[in-house]
Amino acid sequence: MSEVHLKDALETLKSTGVRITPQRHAILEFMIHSTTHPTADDIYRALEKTFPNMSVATVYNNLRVFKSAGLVKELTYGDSSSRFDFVTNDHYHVICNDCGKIVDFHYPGLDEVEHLASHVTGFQVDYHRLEIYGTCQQCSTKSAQAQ
Amino acid sequence: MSEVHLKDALETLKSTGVRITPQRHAILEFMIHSTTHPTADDIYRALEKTFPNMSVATVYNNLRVFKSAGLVKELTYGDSSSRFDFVTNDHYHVICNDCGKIVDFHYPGLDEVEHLASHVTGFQVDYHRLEIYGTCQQCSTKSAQAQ
DNA sequence: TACACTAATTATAACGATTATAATGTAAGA
DNA sequence: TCTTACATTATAATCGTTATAATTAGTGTA
Repeated sequence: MSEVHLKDALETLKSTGVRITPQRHAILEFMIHSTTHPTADDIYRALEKTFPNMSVATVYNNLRVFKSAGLVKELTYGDSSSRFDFVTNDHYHVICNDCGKIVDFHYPGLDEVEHLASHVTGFQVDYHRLEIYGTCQQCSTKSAQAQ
Repeated sequence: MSEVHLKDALETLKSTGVRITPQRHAILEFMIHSTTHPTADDIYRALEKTFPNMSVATVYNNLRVFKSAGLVKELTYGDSSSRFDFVTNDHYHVICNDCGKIVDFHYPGLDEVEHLASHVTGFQVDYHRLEIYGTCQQCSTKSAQAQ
């Protein structure tokens, strides 16, 4: 399955005239296999064994390339750095306020909200973004034990 | 109405043992009357006529104080700096991808989503966040004229 | 395969938002 | 009024991200 994603992603890039470099290949591969939602620095550090000379700028540059190709989404939460998410099918995120863990959560699209928003505000609505915040099981039990 | 908000806010602060300084008063007042969703720098620049010696740090410090008192919400979108929103009643935001304008949008709370998320992920869910993105009327007509 | 052209990478500096620090000022109760 | 703790100020530091310029390396073509 993730092999398919990688192939598809490479196809998409090729078709938009973007060169497939080893770094790009590795970044994509890492993001697809990653179950977390890594920051640019996470990616950089994960790949510095394989690419000792790779620059952070390369990571940022390519994340931007992937974003504009629609392969990757940028997630900006309260914390200092952005997180990046390989786009598979649409899903939302549930985020732990204690440890920052992000869990994917599937839910039928909220088309109704978009329609109403468009109607009320006069905007031409393109998409929406929804996140759910709380405490994950580990952190819940941990804080319960601490008492 | 906004007078009531200000009074309530000051009450809330007092009750948590936070001193009411002229700077805090002014920041709160500005945020309540502001229809936009200002950045820390917006606030700083708006008040530098009245408080020529005020430091940016004061703005940030107090926004943090207000946040922890539940008076203010921090909004982090893709762009570089956070925006701050005086909390009145719950609403969502519709954001223009062209000019960055933010319009408030009321919609009955999506309790169902929270419940489902809690059930599926095992999280103890506290709240959620929803934003709708698109193009506002002005920007739509502007780009239509440009063609 | 070799060449040439252009894009990608690297190293580094710059930038900008936010936070930390230390010194000074000030509100409020004894 | 005096004292104490909290706020503010000015400034430096931090950190994520972006810009720049030089070097390197894909890719289409001969």
